[in-house]
Amino acid sequence: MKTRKLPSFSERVRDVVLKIPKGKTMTYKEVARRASSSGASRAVGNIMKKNFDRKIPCHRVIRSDGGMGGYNRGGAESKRKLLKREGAL
DNA sequence: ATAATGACGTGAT
DNA sequence: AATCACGCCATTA
Repeated sequence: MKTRKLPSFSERVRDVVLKIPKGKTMTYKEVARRASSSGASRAVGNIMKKNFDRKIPCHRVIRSDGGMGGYNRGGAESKRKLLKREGAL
């Protein structure tokens, strides 16, 4: 049989974020939940921090309190603008 | 295996 | 409303 490697947390997170539709946003908490690791909101942030893949709309992921969190690609400011531009705000 | 890290969350000041 | 301290979790050194 083929020993298949299970998707790691980061893989699942990337996948989830990748599916966030334009004009919408998801909290770190929600993403963690959808990534089958409820409560790992913090870890999610850590992954995003290291993720430099432009294919992944990591700017659609925001904090539960409405904050922007961070953005390794222009800072929270740019992130907010981006969301606004997409009509998510 | 253990400790440190950090784009978080919540409840208490 | 703004800050703080503590808890949580996967990753990385």
